[in-house]
Amino acid sequence: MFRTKTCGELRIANVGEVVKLAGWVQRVRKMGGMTFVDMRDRYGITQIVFNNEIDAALCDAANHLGREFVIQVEGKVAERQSKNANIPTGDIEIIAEKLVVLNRSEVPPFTIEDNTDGGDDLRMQYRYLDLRRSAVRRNLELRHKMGFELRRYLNEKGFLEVETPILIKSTPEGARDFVVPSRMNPGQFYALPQSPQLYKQLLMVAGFDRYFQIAKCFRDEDLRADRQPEFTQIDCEMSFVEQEDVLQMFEGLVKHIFKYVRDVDFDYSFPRMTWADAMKYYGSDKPDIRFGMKFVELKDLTEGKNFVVFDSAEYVGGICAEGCASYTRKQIDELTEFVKRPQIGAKGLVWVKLETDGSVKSSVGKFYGEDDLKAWAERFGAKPGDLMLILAGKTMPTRKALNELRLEMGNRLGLRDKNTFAPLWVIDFPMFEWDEETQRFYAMHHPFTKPKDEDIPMLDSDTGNVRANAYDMVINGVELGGGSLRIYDPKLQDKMFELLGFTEEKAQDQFGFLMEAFKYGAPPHAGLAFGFDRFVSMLAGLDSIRDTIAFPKNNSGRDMMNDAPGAIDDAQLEELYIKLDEERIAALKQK
RNA sequence: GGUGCGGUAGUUCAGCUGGUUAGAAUACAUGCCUGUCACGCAUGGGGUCGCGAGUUCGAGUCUCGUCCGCACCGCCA
Repeated sequence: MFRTKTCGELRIANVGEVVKLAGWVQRVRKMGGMTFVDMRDRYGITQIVFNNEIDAALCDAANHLGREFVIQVEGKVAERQSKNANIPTGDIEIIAEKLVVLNRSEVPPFTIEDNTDGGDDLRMQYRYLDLRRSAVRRNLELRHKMGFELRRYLNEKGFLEVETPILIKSTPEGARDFVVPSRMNPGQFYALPQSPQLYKQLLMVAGFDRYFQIAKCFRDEDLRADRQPEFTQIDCEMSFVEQEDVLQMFEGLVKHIFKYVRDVDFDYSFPRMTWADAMKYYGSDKPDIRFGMKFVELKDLTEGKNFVVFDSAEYVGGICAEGCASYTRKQIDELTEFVKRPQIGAKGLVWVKLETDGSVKSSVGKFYGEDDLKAWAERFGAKPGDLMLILAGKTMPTRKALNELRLEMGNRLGLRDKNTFAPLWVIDFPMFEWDEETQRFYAMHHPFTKPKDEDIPMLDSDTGNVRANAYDMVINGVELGGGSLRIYDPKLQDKMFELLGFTEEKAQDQFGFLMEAFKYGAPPHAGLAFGFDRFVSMLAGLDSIRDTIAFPKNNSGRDMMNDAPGAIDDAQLEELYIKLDEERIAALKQK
């Protein structure tokens, strides 16, 4: 037997036991006559003592241990003379009687400690060492626990876990597909699923009623801190349900996970906000409602004073930052620079201070008198000492910029606490989104989403304003998941394809099997999917999803450990009937 | 495709207005030390300043190009 105990479980009650431990050398402290070795495994750290007076040869062997050596120690558990309150095993130590070096280690390129000295690239390059650190390991433990709890919840609710294929048919709608050549079908390709969408709908046709899957999904798009090319969704679908049933079921799931994983109890129903209101009051379809600072619109109060910027703007609106009237010129300049960054794109920033003595000051005081400014302040609900920040321009871009400004102010004022959770449902999304570039409508959610019944008559006449039975679960400004009621009427589905610019042949070619299935008694159904990686990172308090994934990809989609992707040899290419366009590849490299 | 920040010892970083032999901390090695737990003390080794051009008497420092990493915009139904 390699070990009788782990490095995390021995306590004062074990004193006197003879135990055998196996693990890694975290650190060796040589005191001359005696040597302490911190020994680590997945479960914790235990101190081993070697004493020159007891066994000089053994102590000498311990003095030659290096960091990350794999060792096995046998000895007696003893109470420490000086205890360490910082670790759970800090009351005891092992008086070594036997030491076996199971494997040596080179000096690792960074320290395997909570506060590592390693930078991100190094940690990714040696991810297997990084994973030894408790900080990273804890994230994966949390991920495991969440996976376990969500299976428990869904199982109790009668959901059946079904695996769907990874090699599927490419559909050019939506994100770019990852593609896999088929050797047995020369010139043809599989795609990796962006989501199991069509399969889960077919499972509903098959009568599977309540389905879920923790599904790997793939999208060949550029990465972000919260976006990986392969990621995991908690994919769910139900039959014979209305929107309310779905929201209740998955609100329950979110509550269950928060309760059993983070011990957070939500004793209220999650608020619901229409997409239109989310845009109007927060300038975002995923508002962070941990704090207020809702948008206030001022257009009607600003007209006719010859301030061209406001008069020519489609939208004038702002936020009220509590207690910020004391902001200096420099701080306001910073905010102005912030909103003028190309990523945000505002032209400028107007401010109004309601001073603590009740007077008003403003960057547009030349155009607006005290009465005007006070009327604005009243609409903002401003109190003395508050600062109002106002942007103007075209409605949607200005709202978007104001959203960024609101989040920035939230950060500055410390209103976005990672241990506070503010969930809500955003509902009634628009069905379609107009794309200027291709001059056509795209489905905002996806083409299988059922429009609101009352909006169906508008499908042709007022396409852009048709609302969908689509909903998103948003927590702290993060879109954790989303879904919709699905179309189960083949005629309505045909109509949808038509509006989305599909020819009948194209629709038939891509989704024919689904349309065919719908002819054989498709039940009303609906579903939703959560981004599992994001969910984990939120509960772990991380900004990036990378540390919730054991082996993530870097910014350019590479695995920094094994340097994938890589070239394949000519024989492999030949077998797949694939020829590389060397000229274009060379041109790209030269450029 | 675009914007910004970064690349100097194993690692994390400093290095000003171009100017002597490129530094600190930590890690590593050796020695001393019997209650440490970020042990302490002493000594030592360790550098393609990402790469390539250019400007200059002289480049870690300035310019251009390039590669790599990170964050963001576009993109992500």
